[in-house]
Amino acid sequence: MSVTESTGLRERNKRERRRRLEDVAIDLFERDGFDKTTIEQISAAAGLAPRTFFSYFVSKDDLVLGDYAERLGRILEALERQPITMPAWDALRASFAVVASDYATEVDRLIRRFRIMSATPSVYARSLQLQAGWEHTLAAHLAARLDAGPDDPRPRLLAATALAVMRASLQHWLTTGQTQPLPTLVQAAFDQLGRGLDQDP
Amino acid sequence: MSVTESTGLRERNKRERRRRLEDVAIDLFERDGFDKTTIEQISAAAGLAPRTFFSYFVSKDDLVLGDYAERLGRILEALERQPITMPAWDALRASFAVVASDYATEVDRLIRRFRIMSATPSVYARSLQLQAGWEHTLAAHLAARLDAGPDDPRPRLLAATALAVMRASLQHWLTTGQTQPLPTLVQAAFDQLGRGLDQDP
DNA sequence: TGCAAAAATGCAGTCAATGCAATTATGTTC
DNA sequence: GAACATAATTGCATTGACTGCATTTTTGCA
Repeated sequence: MSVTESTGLRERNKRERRRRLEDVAIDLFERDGFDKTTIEQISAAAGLAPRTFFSYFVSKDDLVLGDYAERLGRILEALERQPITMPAWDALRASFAVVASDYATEVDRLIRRFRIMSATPSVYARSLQLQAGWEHTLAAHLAARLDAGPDDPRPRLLAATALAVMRASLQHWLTTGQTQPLPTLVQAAFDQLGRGLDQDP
Repeated sequence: MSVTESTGLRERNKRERRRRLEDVAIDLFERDGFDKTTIEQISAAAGLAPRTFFSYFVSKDDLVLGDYAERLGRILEALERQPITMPAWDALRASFAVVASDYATEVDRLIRRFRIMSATPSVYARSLQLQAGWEHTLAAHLAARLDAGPDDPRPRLLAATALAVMRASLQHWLTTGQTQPLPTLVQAAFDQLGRGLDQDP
C-alpha cells in the first residue's frame, strides 16, 4: 500500500498536470488559434513555468495529439490476440474494430482535437508522422504473422491499407456529423477491401 | 522571341538558383545531417544571403521535397484522361502507373532525397502532409467521377487506399534495392486490392 | 525531522521563420 | 544606350519554439 501510494502520488500529480496542460491548451487553441497561442500563455494558464512545459510535452504539437500514440498501440495488442490461423485481413479487421469503438466513446473530446488538427498543418503533419510510425511496427508484426521475408510486399501493403481505411473512415465519420456509428463505417470499409475494389459496393 | 527571352531570363535565373539551393542543400544534408545544417550555411554555399533563401522556399523542409507536389499533380491529370466509363479503381490504377514510371526514371536523385526524408522526422512529416492534401483533392475528383454525394464514403476510401498503395510500393521498392521495377510493384498491389485482400496472393 | 531523488525553474543561447525598409539588379521604353 | 519602373536581393530587428545547464524547490521515505 505504502509503495503504491508513494510512487502513486508523484505519478498522479504528474498525470494531473499533464492533463491540465492539455485542457487549458485546447481551450486556448480554440479561442485564439494554435499558432497565436504561445507556450508561455499555456504554461501560465496551467500555473507552471514555461521551461517546465517541456518536461511534460516534447513539442507544442503533441498537446493536441495527447494519447493518440497510446491508443494506436492497442491495435497491436488486439492483433496479438487474434488466432494465428485467422487470415491477416480478418485479423486486422477485428483489431481495428476495438480501436474504432474506443474512439466512439469519446466523441466530444475527440472532435475538439480533430478540429484543431485539421486547422493546423503542423499538428496534422505530426499526427500523420505518428501514424507512419505505427504503420511500420504494424507491418513488422504482420510480417511475423505471415512468416514473410523482407522482400514480401504484403505486410507493408496490408499495414498501409488498414491505416488508410481507418483514417478515411474516421474523417468520413467526423465530417458527416457521426450519422453512422464509427465501428460500422470501419467494418464496411474493411469488408469492401476484403471483397476487392473491383467489386461494386 | 524578345519577349520569351526577356521574361525567360528572369525565370531561368530563378529556376537555376532554386535548383542550386536544392543541390547544395542535399549535399550538406548528406554530409552533416538535416538538423545540423543551417539555412545560413545553405545560402552561403549557394552564394546567397540567408534572407533570400525564404523567397525560394517557404521552409527548410521543402528543400528536400522539391517537385514532390508537382509530381503528385500529374496523377490528377492522368485521372482526367481516363474514360468516364472505366471503373474507378481501374482508372486509379492507370493513373498511378504514369507516376510510377516517372519515379523510376530518376532513381538516383530520388533515393538521396528519400534517405534524408526517412532520417528526418520533420521532413517526413511534411511529405505526408503534402500527400494528405492530394488525397483530399483526389477524393474530390473521384466524388465527381462517381457522382457521389457528400455522405458517400467511397471517394475518400478509394483515394486513401490508392495513395497508401503508392506509398507502400515506393517504400518497398526503395528498401529492397529496386530489384523489381516500380511500375510492376504498383500494378501488382493495385491488382491485389482489386481482387480483394481476402484472397490469397 | 532530515535526507536523497525527482521535479520545477531561471537563464542564456540556437535556429527557423517573418515583416519591413533599403538597396541592387533587370528588362523595357524612348 | 540612358532613364525608369519593377522585381529581386539583402540587412536588421523580432518572435517564438526548443535545448542545455545550473540552481532551487518539492516530495516521499527513513
